[in-house]
Amino acid sequence: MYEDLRKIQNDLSKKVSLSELKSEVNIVAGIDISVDRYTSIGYCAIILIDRDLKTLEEASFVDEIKIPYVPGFLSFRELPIIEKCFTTLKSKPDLVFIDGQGIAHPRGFGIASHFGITFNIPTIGCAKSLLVGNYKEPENLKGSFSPIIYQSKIVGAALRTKSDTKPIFVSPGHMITIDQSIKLTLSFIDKYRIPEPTRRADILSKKLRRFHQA
DNA sequence: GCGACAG
DNA sequence: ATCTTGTCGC
Repeated sequence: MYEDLRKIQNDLSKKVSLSELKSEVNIVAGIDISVDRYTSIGYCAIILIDRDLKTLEEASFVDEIKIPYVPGFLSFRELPIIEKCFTTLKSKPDLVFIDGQGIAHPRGFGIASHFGITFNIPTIGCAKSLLVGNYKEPENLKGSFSPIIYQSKIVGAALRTKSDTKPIFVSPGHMITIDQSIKLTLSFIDKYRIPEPTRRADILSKKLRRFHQA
């Protein structure tokens, strides 16, 4: 099944160019989840923002997380709650940032790719750490990046989004190239290491969890 | 067998 | 991912 989806994704990713995409990106989504380690209750948050980083809409969904985290199989754990949360949105985004990998994955199909295929939307995977591959440390300058190499292929980039800070790991999810992924990720960086869409989703998901615990 | 390992 | 104290820096 992975192979089928991967083929579809590869075909579709070639149909999008940067100039095309730029003009189409008006609403961007960020998705993140936090989980209560004792109750296994997951809190999914989705934030919609515009190009000026203004928040347009927020959505959330609470559900039990039944599947354990296994490296390489994050989708099985997190995609169900994400799907449920995503369908509650009033507006649909033109681009989605996901906490995790896109094609920088053992089977070239991380959660960002999986989500993109599911909803037929361009996605970018922005992970805080590496799953597979190797990279050389990028220059200590905001905007610097170096390729992530996996099985002799470039599958993404270690991107310095802030100086004196560890890079993040950007890889295409769906209908987007590596080059576009890097540029678009940088365009949604504010003052922090993590791009605003997923950063705000992260804050909201943790807020929800704390609220439910209290 | 050993180490590595998104969240 | 989550827990968790102090600490450094804007």
